Amino acid sequence: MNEKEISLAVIKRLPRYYRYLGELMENDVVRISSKELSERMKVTASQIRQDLNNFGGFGQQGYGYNVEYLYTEIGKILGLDRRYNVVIVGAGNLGQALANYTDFEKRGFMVTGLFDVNPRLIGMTIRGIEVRLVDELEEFVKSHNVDIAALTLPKAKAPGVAADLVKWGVRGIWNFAPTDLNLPSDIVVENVHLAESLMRVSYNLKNREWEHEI
Amino acid sequence: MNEKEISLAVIKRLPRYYRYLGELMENDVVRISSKELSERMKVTASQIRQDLNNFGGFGQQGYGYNVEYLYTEIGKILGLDRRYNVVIVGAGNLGQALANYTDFEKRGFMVTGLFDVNPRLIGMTIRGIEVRLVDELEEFVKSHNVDIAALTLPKAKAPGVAADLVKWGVRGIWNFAPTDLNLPSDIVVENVHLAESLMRVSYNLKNREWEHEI
DNA sequence: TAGATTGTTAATCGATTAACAATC
DNA sequence: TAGATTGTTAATCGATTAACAATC
Repeated sequence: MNEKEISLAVIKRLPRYYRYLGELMENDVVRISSKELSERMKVTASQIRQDLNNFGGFGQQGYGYNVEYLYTEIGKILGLDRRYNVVIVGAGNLGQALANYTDFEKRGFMVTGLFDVNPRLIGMTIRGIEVRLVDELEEFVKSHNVDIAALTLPKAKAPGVAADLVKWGVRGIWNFAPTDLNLPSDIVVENVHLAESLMRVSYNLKNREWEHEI
Repeated sequence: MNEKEISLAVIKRLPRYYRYLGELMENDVVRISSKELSERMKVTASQIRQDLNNFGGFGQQGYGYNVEYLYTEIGKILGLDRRYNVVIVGAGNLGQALANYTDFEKRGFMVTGLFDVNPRLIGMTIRGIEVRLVDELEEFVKSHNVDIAALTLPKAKAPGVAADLVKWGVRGIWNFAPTDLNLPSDIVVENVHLAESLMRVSYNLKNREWEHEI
């Protein structure tokens, strides 16, 4: 079951393929060639074919790719053919925003718990999900088969909570706190560092002008 | 002024260096060698030295790097030595979350305007910033020297609003809508595609187990 | 001065692109 | 069948790592 290792670069591109194929489906496009997809996505056709062939031959010579089939297959590769129970730890603005984002449920990510340290928020509900005190997190995680925890809490608390969650059985951490979590290598950590993203904007604003001159 | 082109990989690492140096400063660490920093950050010392030397020689043989000096210099490289006016278009949960995030102001990103199409939100204030109707966006952008616009609105509206903003003079777009914006190459677009980030979690949850066996 | 560590060149590794034979 | 386009190998390009002379 462990063929060649798939590179991170490839994995990062898969969700974007998936998105484009979904849009093609919405527009009732039945087939597409790597060349046409490459033009829409502004990547090379070669890269698309190489990327897909890491996982199998999904196309047909002389025809191209069936959009719906490829969409489904990439969905399976991404693990979107099942459901995930997600808890959100930190029910501030960002935690609430994530809880309200219905697009995640469409992809199988079900928010089942919302936790906060602030007693004032307790009892409040977001899309039917009650905010619970973080004291109840252990009990909840152990009894609800939680796959993924989104950490939308202050930086100082993130590493401790993450370690606890892992101890209680959570294997995926979606970390929004501006810090690195040092967890065992079998735990999946995906960081969303918004401040760093914003710094890339300022860097590029400073350096974009002269790119004209090249 | 246009020396060698800096690779995207390097640029993406700069904010992380900046964060680690900031933490070292908080802990009153005065100097650090590339070797020690590499151990903390889990990258190679060679990469740190290569990355930094794209911008100049910030260290000293036999000594290492002065933490505060390097922090300041990387800050300058990232364009953090000035202020940026930011507007947020879309005052839903995510837009509100960004408006509330005080860390951005510490780095010089000042949220000066918050806009929405929903008349119910108008008049509401977040950290002193009043939510305005999106109809006022053109007038506001043209008169307030807006550097960056965060787009936290539905996918369908994002490309149109982005094109308008660019027309009105905004040069940096921080896009949270799950779509690609095709804008002129002198415009800085930084995408934060949360759904894609979450899909990488599910991909890795599916594929992480057997990495033990390697 | 001797020791430490940078700045930088050279070697290696990996990812992207190009090319084309296979085949639908 | 002829044309189109994949799957895949080979060539190129770029990024990372290793090595070491320069030098503080």
